[in-house]
Amino acid sequence: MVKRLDENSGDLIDHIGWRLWQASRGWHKEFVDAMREAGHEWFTDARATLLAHIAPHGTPQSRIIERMGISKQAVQQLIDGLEAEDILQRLPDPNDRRGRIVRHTEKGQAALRDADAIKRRIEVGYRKQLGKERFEALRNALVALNDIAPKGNGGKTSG
Amino acid sequence: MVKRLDENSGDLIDHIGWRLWQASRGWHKEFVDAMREAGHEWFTDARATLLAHIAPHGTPQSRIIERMGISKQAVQQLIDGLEAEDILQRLPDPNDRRGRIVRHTEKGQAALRDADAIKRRIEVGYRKQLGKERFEALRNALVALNDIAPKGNGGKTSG
DNA sequence: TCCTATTAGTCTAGTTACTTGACCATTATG
DNA sequence: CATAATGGTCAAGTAACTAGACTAATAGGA
Repeated sequence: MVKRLDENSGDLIDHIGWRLWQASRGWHKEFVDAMREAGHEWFTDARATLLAHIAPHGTPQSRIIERMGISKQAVQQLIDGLEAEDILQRLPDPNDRRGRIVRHTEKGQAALRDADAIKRRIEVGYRKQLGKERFEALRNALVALNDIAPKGNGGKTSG
Repeated sequence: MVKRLDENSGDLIDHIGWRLWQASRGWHKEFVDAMREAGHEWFTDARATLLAHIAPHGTPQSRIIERMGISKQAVQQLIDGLEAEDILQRLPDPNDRRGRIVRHTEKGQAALRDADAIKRRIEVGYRKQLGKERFEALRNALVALNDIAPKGNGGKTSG
């Protein structure tokens, strides 16, 4: 099934990492493009990823960091940006005076609804392209990988 | 099979895009880390991707651009960097005076050998984690996606 | 042959998506 | 109450892109 390329390149590129990269980029491009067409000009790749980690009633910043597997500073900057765009707001955590609860604003919630619809639409497209079984196999394998994979660093700093 | 998260977040994040992103990041992190440990300090994510597109006897720059699905400027900059590190060299294309053939230097070829070994090692690990069938299903689905997916822009400029 | 469009590549400038290090405030532990 | 761990911020830097404007060579006609 490996596509032979026309020239002298052989199957150098046919490794799983390349395929994953392409697939990830493709998905995000489709998603972001659709969101922008729907009027959410502020929408970008990383913001999409972050937004998916915020629950309807808000989520502590620390949890978002934990789950995304990137540095806390990266997460902070993303939230800063989305706060400036009036998509997210940071509220004090009643249980921990250090903490902040991150929550959608109204504008953010509207975007969230569109995002959900678009995500579903893309998934339907994928399902159609791959067939139900292959799609489920894909998801299944990815879930298995994610569950085992070494967690991202987390930006451990000084101290 | 969807993992319920402990708190109030539900399964917001369990969409295919997120899974793809995680998997892609995980793979690349593993790859780059291994290469650096093997003494290739100059190794990075995007460079890894690019390097995989260069055939043993060289590949025209234009083909690399075509295949990677990112802008020609991005590819150029990556090659610039690798040229400065003495990993790649640009030779004139005998068939087209506009063109350039991109080829590994000796140092580049040594790196390539290590890279191939590491890629195989990672793949073996994945195969072990997922089981043979699930791994093949994953690859299969990704190939199907990549073959259909809309090609990346290509940095069409003025004109 | 010239005329035009296309292709290959470069230079410049900007953005996005991260990372690291240093630091402060709060909470948790012995 | 000292100390460590956790939650967050500020500042600076790097990696991986994108877009626009431009030049040189080629390709396809009229």
